[in-house]
Amino acid sequence: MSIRGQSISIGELARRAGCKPETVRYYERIGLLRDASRTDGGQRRYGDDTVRRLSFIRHARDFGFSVGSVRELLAMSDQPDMSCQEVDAIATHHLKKVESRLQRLSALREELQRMVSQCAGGKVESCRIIEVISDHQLCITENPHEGAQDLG
Amino acid sequence: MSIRGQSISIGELARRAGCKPETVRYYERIGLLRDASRTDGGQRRYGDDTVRRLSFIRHARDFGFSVGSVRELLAMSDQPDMSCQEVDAIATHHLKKVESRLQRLSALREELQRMVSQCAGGKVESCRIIEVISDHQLCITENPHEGAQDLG
DNA sequence: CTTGAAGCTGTAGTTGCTACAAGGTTTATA
DNA sequence: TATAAACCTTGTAGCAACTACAGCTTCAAG
Repeated sequence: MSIRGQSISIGELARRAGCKPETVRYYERIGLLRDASRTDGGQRRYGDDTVRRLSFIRHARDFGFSVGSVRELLAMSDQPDMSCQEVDAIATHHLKKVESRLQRLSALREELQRMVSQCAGGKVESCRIIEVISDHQLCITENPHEGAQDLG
Repeated sequence: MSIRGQSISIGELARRAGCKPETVRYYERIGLLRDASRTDGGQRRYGDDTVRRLSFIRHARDFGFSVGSVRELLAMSDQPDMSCQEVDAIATHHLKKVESRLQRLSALREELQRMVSQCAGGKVESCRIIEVISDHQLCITENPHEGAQDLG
């Protein structure tokens, strides 16, 4: 019962866009993807337009845009006549965030490098790593407790 | 009813370690902090040892160590006679992760910078930002879809 | 027509907190 | 000593952005 151009299953769609079927259903649930058309048996079927849309979403997410931002970007790209000022604003804002995170992360790297290089491999008692974590005085970094930013 | 050395309230403890009372209770619940002693009325009271322990936890979290890693580090620092090989392994592993994230993030920055600088401020139709997100061919970055890493 | 892969819904888990609500305790002041 | 403000208590629900079931149904190939 495949209507022309609506013949892609959820698994195939996911594969083409580089994600999982669960993610597709999730995006549908939160409204990033419109409700799919269904087979008589109730399975979702998609066309190439959705492949493109989902790829856009995944790509934007890979760039680190939040789902909220992706939603805005999608809404804008749905209106080609609009000025792209807002698009620029979102991207610039995101760039700023990336830059500040980058700074913080490289300070962190230095600190960790220093810790690891100073660990003499002796007893925990005298371990520089534990010491540095214990005592902020021993840090290079200036900004304490500005909040962890899920670095994994 | 303050036993000497157990006179710090949860709010005061949180303040000294740079977090919130909710976080302290959360750490107790997940076992990073031992159950506190209580006043007759049932309120938690702490000593300086807990201030130090909590500061260690917060500091390690600021460094980006996961709660799981913090747990291991704490267990090790509780046994000063142990060799610090494992401490070193955890820190080194973490350093690796930070470094790879750093790489990815700076590629991302370049891409965003390029996007933003190429946006002519016209219509969405011809917006470079949307185009670059839409079409991976236009990317500098080599690694597509390697998974978003919550960059905010 | 059978079989096995893939799809369906709904719910719960993940990480590391944060934010209530509805009450109880402590402490400072009058 | 009374009272009020500030703090504390538990329990539960929420955040982001998925991920992972369980228990069932449908699809497609042979």
